Amino acid sequence: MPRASAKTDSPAPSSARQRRKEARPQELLEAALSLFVEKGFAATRSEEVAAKAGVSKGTLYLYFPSKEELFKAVVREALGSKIAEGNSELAKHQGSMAELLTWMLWTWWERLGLTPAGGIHKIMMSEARNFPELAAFYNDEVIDPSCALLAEVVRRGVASGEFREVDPDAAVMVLIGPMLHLVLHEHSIGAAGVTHDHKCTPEQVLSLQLELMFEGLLNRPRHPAPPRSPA
Amino acid sequence: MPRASAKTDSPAPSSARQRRKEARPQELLEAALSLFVEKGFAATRSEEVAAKAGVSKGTLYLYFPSKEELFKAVVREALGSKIAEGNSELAKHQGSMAELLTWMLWTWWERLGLTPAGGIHKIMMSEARNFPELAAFYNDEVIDPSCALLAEVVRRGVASGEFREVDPDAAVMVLIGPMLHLVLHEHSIGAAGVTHDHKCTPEQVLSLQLELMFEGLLNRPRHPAPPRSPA
DNA sequence: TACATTACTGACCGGTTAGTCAGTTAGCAG
DNA sequence: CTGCTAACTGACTAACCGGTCAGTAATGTA
Repeated sequence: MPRASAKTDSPAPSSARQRRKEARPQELLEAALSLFVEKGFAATRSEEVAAKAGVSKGTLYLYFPSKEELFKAVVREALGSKIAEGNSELAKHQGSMAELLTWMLWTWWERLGLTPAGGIHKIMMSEARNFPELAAFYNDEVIDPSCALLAEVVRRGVASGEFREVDPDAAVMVLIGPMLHLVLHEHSIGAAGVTHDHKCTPEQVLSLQLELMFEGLLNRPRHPAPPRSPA
Repeated sequence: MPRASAKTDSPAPSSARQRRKEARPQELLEAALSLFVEKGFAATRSEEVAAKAGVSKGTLYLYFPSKEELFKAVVREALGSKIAEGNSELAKHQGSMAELLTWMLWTWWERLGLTPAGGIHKIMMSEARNFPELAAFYNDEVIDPSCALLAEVVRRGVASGEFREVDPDAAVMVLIGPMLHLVLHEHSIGAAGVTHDHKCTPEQVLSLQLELMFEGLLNRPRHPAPPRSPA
């Protein structure tokens, strides 16, 4: 494939047309994210995505080889950097693991839970069984790294004696469960026309979740034994 | 199951053929439930449902006017009786609220969590936005009563001094969050072909959840007083 | 002007599926 | 057996949608 006229190989977008070409993927990804979150993956027509981005269907397929690849790109775009962000936070953090956990969960809620990005998790829950490849992708790229990150925080807390001896992987599930449940609810039943009397705000729940969790997680010597599992 | 002779106000179906006609709706609903749970509503072909029930597609449309009506019938059928079951437990329970909560959550997990009935929650999460009417129904008939029941348990625990002063509604969300998250995960990504190294079993998570929750929930005096939990 | 390249278009193709309906079969009465 | 009816069938229709590609328009070059 011949490069234009070897004059300027620097990728300076000079014309409006070329600037559009650079901006297209972003525009398409934004359109796709909002439509996927609103309608789900299977129910969103590729032509809708294109129309919302102001182009025709053919153009969409110039930038993304298939609808599935478009979805993967949306996920990478929306979540990819966030996990790396958390990992670097772990590296440079100096204080207690409880502080770090609190920061991570609150940040996750503010930057992902409340945004359309949070809807991606609901999409995956809904469509995983019909698109196993996407499920595997999401599992590898998002779930496993996220859980590994949080488990590492718990592990360090246990190692330093800050936390009691708990299984880090199980603790992670307990930590993220309420938040993910809240997000899923907001994006499904909460997003339907259901007039659910919000007896408590998500922030209240998250706050109580952290409070109760640390009460149970922190290593307080000579505390009374917890009630055992079922009879 | 064969309720042929039970009918008194209408002529009892005498032939095998007529008995089949009476059993057909049930058979179709059962087939539809398992397929909807497995694949979701939109992705389940009506011919599949018919085939699983041992009839042809045309027969399905003799009993249900549309796929959507079939879906509604499935949900109503599966939800029907399960609601009131838990309420009676609260009335007749004598022990501590911690015991009752533990029993309720474990029982919910064993009897609903991994059965097809638990999959209905996943269906509702997936399809709520496409069926606002069903979402409202599910919210009113299932979610609100369940939350109210658990909140009442927490409220009594707080009132008796067994639990610390927490907002009951927020506490309910913290309690059920991890379990619902587990159920949804098992029915979606966990059920896809994803080779997720199960670092911990759902039972481990639930056990830890209860343990940590009570550590944070129980009203422990400053002085090392003996807990009322069974040694 | 003429020509080349790049960005884009939208009609079209192939495959899928909800819903229909003319026709077939099972059971039964006379 | 003959005919009648209820239960059932599956080929068919109409609509939908992911993906393609021959063609068009905009821009640059000379």
